Amino acid sequence: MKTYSIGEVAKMMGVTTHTLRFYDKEGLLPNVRKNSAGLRRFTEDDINWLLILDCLKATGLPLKEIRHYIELAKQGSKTLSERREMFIHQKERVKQQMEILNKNMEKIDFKIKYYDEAIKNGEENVYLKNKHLAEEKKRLFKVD
Amino acid sequence: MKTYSIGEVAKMMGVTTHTLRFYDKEGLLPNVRKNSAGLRRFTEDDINWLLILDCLKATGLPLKEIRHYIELAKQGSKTLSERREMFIHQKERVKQQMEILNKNMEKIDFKIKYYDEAIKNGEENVYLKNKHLAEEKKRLFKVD
DNA sequence: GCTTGACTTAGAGTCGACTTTAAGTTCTAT
DNA sequence: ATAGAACTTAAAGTCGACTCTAAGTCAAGC
Repeated sequence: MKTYSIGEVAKMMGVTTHTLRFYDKEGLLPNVRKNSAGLRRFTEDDINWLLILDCLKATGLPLKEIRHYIELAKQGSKTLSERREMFIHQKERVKQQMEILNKNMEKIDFKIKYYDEAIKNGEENVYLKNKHLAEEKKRLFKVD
Repeated sequence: MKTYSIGEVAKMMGVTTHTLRFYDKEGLLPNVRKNSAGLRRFTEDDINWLLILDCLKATGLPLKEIRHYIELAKQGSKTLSERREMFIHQKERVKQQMEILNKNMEKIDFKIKYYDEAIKNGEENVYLKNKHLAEEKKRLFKVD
């Protein structure tokens, strides 16, 4: 079976070899084997796992919860539903992140419109001249 | 004009008073005035700014770049287009974040389907039985 | 008048996720 | 055979964004 060196994998994943060794030390690379010379050899499965790890990290799961997930996986099929729950929960987190991102996008779009108007008028006092913007400001910038 | 104490604003914004003072110390609250007793009094405009600050933070702009934006704003209308550019750039960042989030959502959805199938079969060896999943795995988990 | 919460400066501590250093070993190409 | 890259380990250092402590003063509401 084809395997990859730590350097090759680092390049593939866009991280440094240091980071991969750090993950290994932290128990985040559960299956990576070492060859007779003590060098890590990564399989396709290891790389697949790194892609999941990346997904979990990118969606805000802390490394120690990722480690917990690994522990579950090691315990075999009796933890299948617990692992499923973890991904369901993560999906909810991602939905929330999307909502927040959409709201922030609206605010940023508003600010761009604001600056378009301000540049057109050569000054910042925009709300008196543009009632539409003033209304939008009210809608977007309020505290719950 | 109605003003708010640091404690009221902290509650509104869902942060601690420590954080607000930290922001002030770091030059991130440019207009907050203090009353005769030296207590901070936040205006509606200050709260509006905190909402923008929050938006910029949440979309990944570091505090020192936020400080830079404040510097620009202080320099008046000659920096209007530079400030507009900053928001245009931030909009691009947010678009990227959305793309990444969508891709990660697909991976998470895949994992949920994977676990649904594994639970149904009582074991993890799912790809032999479900060609559709095997195909989707190939599509979702590949390194560029 | 007492409790609660505000203020001040200055500095130390925390947390997560790396990142770098040091000192040594092994692989690959010429 | 030797240079230089890539590998090994353990441990210390960095960074951003808070978070808290200390030690003391001041003010508002009941």
